[in-house]
Order: sequence, then C-alpha cells, then structure tokens
Amino acid sequence: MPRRRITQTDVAAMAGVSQATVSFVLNGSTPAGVRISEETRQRVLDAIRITGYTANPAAQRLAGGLAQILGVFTYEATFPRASRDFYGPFLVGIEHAAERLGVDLLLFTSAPVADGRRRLTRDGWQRLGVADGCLLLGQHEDRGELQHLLDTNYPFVFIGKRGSDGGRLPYVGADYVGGTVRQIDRLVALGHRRIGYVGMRGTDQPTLDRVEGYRSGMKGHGLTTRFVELDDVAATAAEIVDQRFTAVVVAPENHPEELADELERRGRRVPDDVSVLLLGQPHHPRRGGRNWSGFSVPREEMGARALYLLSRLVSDDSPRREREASRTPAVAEADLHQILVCPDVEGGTAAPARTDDTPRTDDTPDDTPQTDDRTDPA
Amino acid sequence: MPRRRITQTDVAAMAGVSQATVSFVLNGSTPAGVRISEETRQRVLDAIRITGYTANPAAQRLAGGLAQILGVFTYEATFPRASRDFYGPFLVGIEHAAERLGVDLLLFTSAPVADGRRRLTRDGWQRLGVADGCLLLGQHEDRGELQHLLDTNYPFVFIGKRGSDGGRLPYVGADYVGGTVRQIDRLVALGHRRIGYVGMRGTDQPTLDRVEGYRSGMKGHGLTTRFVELDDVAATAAEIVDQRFTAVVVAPENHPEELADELERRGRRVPDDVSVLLLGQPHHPRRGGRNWSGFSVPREEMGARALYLLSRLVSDDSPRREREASRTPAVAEADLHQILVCPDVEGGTAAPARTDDTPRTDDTPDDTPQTDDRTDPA
DNA sequence: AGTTGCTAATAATGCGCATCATCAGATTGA
DNA sequence: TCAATCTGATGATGCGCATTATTAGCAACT
Repeated sequence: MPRRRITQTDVAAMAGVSQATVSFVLNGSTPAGVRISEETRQRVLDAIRITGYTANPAAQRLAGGLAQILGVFTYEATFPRASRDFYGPFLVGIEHAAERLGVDLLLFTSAPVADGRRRLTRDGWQRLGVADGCLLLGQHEDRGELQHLLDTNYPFVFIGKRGSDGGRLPYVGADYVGGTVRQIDRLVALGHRRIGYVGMRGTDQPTLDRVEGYRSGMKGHGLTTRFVELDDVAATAAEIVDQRFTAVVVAPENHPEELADELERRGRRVPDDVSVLLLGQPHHPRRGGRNWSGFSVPREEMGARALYLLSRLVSDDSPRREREASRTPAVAEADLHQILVCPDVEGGTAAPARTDDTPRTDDTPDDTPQTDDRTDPA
Repeated sequence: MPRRRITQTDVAAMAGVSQATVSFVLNGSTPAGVRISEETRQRVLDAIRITGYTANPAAQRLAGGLAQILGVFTYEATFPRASRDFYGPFLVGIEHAAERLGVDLLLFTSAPVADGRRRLTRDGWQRLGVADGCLLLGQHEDRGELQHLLDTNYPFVFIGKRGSDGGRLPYVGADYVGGTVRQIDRLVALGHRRIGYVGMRGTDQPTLDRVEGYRSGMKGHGLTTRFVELDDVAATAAEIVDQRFTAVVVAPENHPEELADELERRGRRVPDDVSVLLLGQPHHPRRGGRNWSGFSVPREEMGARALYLLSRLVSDDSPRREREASRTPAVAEADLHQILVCPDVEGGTAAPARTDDTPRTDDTPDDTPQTDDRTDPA
C-alpha cells in the first residue's frame, strides 16, 4: 500500500534503532568494529520482513556498495539479425546464471554504434558504473578502452578467449584448438588423408585457434596442411574439387551451406564424396539446412560461467571482501582464464573416405614430405 | 586517464561555474525561473566535451531524475528454453528500439521464480525503481501486483493485449482476432467448409482472441463452428478424421507438428487431405519442421513499439515534462493501446479443398442450421 | 576513585545529481 | 535618488545508502 518507497529509515523507525544499524544488519558483517546484539538484529530483521523492505539499488551503488546488477556489453550491434542469432545463446546462459545469482542484468544498449560495432567510448564506460561489474562480449579492437577498465579496477570478464593481450584479462573461452584437432582425428579415423581447411584470413582469436588446431591435428597424423582461402564460395568449391580433397573442415562464417551446394552442383555429394565438418555452429540456421557434423561451441555455458566468474570477482573487489580476505579464498588465478570443451556433433556431413577415390588405398598416413601451402611459423 | 569518475563538479571547476549551473545546462530548460546566459552555456558545454563527462545514472535516479534506463520484466522464467524461444524475438525488437533511443535496458532477472513463473513481489517492484520505466511481458495473474504500479504512478507498458482489466493499462498487442478471421477467409476461398478449431481452453488473451476470431470468421461465411478440445494429440487427430474436417486452424501451443504427424499416420496427408493453418509462429521451430501456413505475430515490432511508447510515457511523467506540458502534446489516449496486424504467412500446409471429399460439392456456404458444438454467448 | 577495555549502538558524512530558495548586480521607474 | 524589477547565477538541501568516527554504558583493573 505504501505510495512511497520504503527506506532503511522506515525500517529503523519500526525497529526502534538508527538507520545505520539497519544498514549494518543488512550487510551482515561489521566494517569497523561495530557490533550489533543478536536481539536488535532480530528486531531489525522482523521489521524488514514486515515492511517488505528492499534496498534501492541506485542508492546502494551511489554509496559505493553493490547494487546486485551486472552489466553486459556487446561489441556487436544487435542488428542486423545475424549477430543476434550468434549472441542469443550467450544471453540465454547469462540470464540463467543471473536468475540463479539473484542479480539483475543491465544491457548497455545505449553505447553508440558505428558501422555495426558498438563502441565503449571514453564517456561510455562511465555508464558501466551503475552495474557492479560487466561482461564484455564480441571482438573488440581498441586497446585503450580496456586500459580504462584495468586502471579503475572495475570488475569485468570477457566472453571469448583473449590471446596476445589476454594476460591480465579474465575470460571464459571455448577450446577451438582442441575441438578442431578432434575433427581431424575423426576424419583420419574415417580414412581421410587429403583434408583441406577452408578459412578466412581473420585475425580474430577463434580463427587463429582453428588454424592452430588444424595444423597441430594434421601434424599429429603426419599429414600435409592444405589451406583454401578464396573470397568466392564457388571458387572455393572448385578448388576443393581440383585438389581432390576427400574432406574439408570449415569455419561457420565461411558459408558452409552455400559451399556444400556448390560442391554438389559440381557433382560431389556431401558427405558421400566429400565430408565437410563444421568448426562451430552454423551462424544462420535455416529451415531445411544441413545437419552438420563437427563441433559446437557451448555458448550458453560460456555465458553462464562468465557471469558466475564475474560475480565472484565483484565480491572479491568489494570493500567488505577485502577486509575479510583472509577468511575465504579469493578467485584463484587459475579460474581467471577458463577454456570450455567444444563437444563433437554427430551430424550427416561426415562419411568414410571412399577408398577408390583417395590417392592411396592403405591406411597408413601420407608420409611423403610435402611443403605446406603456407609458411608455418611453428 | 582519470582514475576517478568525472563529476559535474569537475566540469563546473573547469568552466568556472557552480555544479548547479552545470546541471541546469545539461537539463536544458530552467526549472524555477533560472536562466543561464548563452556564453556560460557554451563554456560549460565545452568543458563537458573536453572532459568527456557523462552523468552517473545512479545519482541521477537517486536525485529523482531520469537515468536513461528502461526495465524489462518477464513473467515467464528464461528456463526452460521454450519460453526463451518465444520471448527472444520480443527482446530483439526491444533492444533495437533501445539502441535507437540511446537508453540502456535493465532485465529484472533477480525476481524470484516459482514453478516457472517470475513474480513481481511486493519488494520486487521496489527494484524497478532504478529504471525510469518498465516493460511487462507475459501472462500475469496477480491483480494486486499491478495496483502498486498504478498507485505509484510508475510508467510501464504491457506487451500483449490486456483484456478485461486493460482499461487503464497501456499495452502493445497483436491482432489475433483479425489474423484468425483472415485464416478462415483464406480457407473458405480455397473451398473449405468444414473447418475445425483446435484450441486449448486457456483463458489467456491470445486464446480468447483466436476463438473470437474463429467464431466471427465462421459466422461471416455462415459456417458452423466446430471445436476440438482434447488433451491428447492422437485423440485430437482422430477426432479431426472422424469429423471429416477438410481444414483446421491450430494455436501454436497445441503441438501442431505432432498433430500433423498423427494425421498423416492416419492416412490424411497435410495439406492434400487436410489443410492446417497455424495461428501464430511455431513455438519450438525444429530442424526439418513443416513450413506452416497461417499468420505470424510481429513480435519484434511489438517489442520495439512497446519500448517507444514507454519512452514517451516516461518523459511525460518526468517532473520537467509536467512543467512544459502545454508546449508539446503528451501521449495521446489512442496510443496507449496499440494493436498490431499479424501478417499472413504463405507456407505449405494449406491447399484447396478436395471436392470429392467434402460433404457438398457446390461452392455455396453450408446453410443448414446446425447447433454450435459449444454454447456461444455472442 | 580513576583509568582501561569492551560492547552496542548512534551521529555524521559523502556518493553525484536535480532542484528550490536565495542573492548579487544591472536596469528601470517614479 | 531610492525602491522595484529583471537577469544570471550560486548555496543549500535531500534522494537512500555505506561507512567512519564517536559516544554511552558498563565491567574489570590498578
């Protein structure tokens, strides 16, 4: 029935104590040697229960406390739909975690968008302050933007592995390397030897990791790495046919659906003539699309794990936490960088190599030394 | 480079004015006859530009201003996935609108969840206060919860039409009635006469509206309404066969996919023998699912429109707005209740009635008076 | 009796901002 | 020339909370 917000002062009045006492009771422990008797504590708790008091997050935050609000900043804009399809699952995981943690989520949709990318501008990061901490997702470029966060000691967690610059940045990533290695293993087990990699020359972490996985997987079997990197899907398909690949691994951003169509247009059936493994989920699942074999990125779990991690960082950073630092262990160094397994997907685009089609009929690895199509720094 | 937040006081110092002056400049107009000369105004704006100042939303909100944060409360929990699939599109539209409005979104994931439904408890609504206003989506039950919002004059907008209780509640809904009527029209145009309705006895607004649309559509053509309301999908299919329906309209929550399978198992092909029109989108689109004919609910647009409406209500309610109320028109009464058209979807589950199969071969409406399967209050 | 030590609480302060009440100085009117 | 009016700004206050500094009360020593 109250027209006005119920404040700590209201609760205090009802319990016959001061506002400060209510605050102390709510925050559990006693900052500077302040103690509250069990009796008054109960009286205050009763008053809270009766009035249905809940803290005003804005005030909490302003006073330097925690508002139980965690932020989500997405570098990619929500539109066009494409990115939304990709980020949706992360959000689902994040929301689920938020539900379990009992926190609200703040989506920073106000940040200015320039050519499809959202920027964390100098002033933009000030708005992050309403939230106790923030999740960052997507490829970002600006190094300087991050420096601010580091400097101000604002808690944040990246979703997606950070490579070169990642030393001090907490993140939850996916094991693209391991996932890709396993795909090579699968193909080899099916008898494939001429396995191509269709990849963009992106410098983003997932691409780098997939390439690394491919290299190391092929090397492990003594096979030669062969990259196909053409802009045009049709040209790529032609190249695959020319090179007599019996299998290719493809990153989702390389239009696998169209690629398979092109292959079949050239008389190569998938997977009968050519196996195609997808290194991640299709970006734009469409009606009647193929049922891809490959691995999947545990996006929901990544989102959830990232939020849990953030939540722990936040409580570690809170002033209260620093005082009791000795009691409970802080977030372990090891937890700051989490890499999640990308489970294999059994679809319909992988099949045993056709022995009459492969250059060699025996099962032993191709051991003729060949030069790599690319210079390999490793 | 600043370690600390930049505040209005910082800006004021740089511009050689008082903090209050900065606030006035930022808020544009002059609350109580306060005037700022153009010259100082420029000096302040320059200082803001140089420092990259941005208001602290928490402080703004605490001081009774607007934080440029709009809330989203979902009555359905995010998990299980089902509801997420349904609510996702709304969120997409909402996010898009938020981007354009330059506001952040606060998702109230902290509200307690009981058997899949999130509750807006007495204390929970206090947390809404961080946001300037709030979007409510999903079926809610508790009348009392809403009363609070009304009482406190907190701006909010429902997504989804409000029926009985809707008089004073602003909402953006979908025209289920009209959409359903059009489906009947389509079927009749295809020669169908025995058109059944497969519906749950739900009392939610969409269900009520679909039933109303079906009734009025059938009546318009002088046809008899025939409802099938069985718990079991198999039994429903059997009933459809028994009744020799040549077409049925189905609500998405009634497992249309399974229903069609059951029909075909009974030797009735869809759409050759029985046309099936879906009254909304499939709730769980699955790989290789049917390409449904029917209508679609413009969920993204609903989300976006709702946020725009909310944004306008918020600025109307702000104290500043009330002062200049005479200058710009407030939100018109008419805009408070928006009903969006549900566009037809041309899928593959509608076909002309097979004349050899229908009880009558002529094209004239069935005019033999028959009693309704149900009592029709209309 | 006076000092120390301890418990249990309160008063006071500030976070950053919006807003109201006030005020100094310039201009006008009689 | 002195009050009345207008212009352009400032000071003070409070939003609701966390936190620090302070105090009141009381038992235990010396």
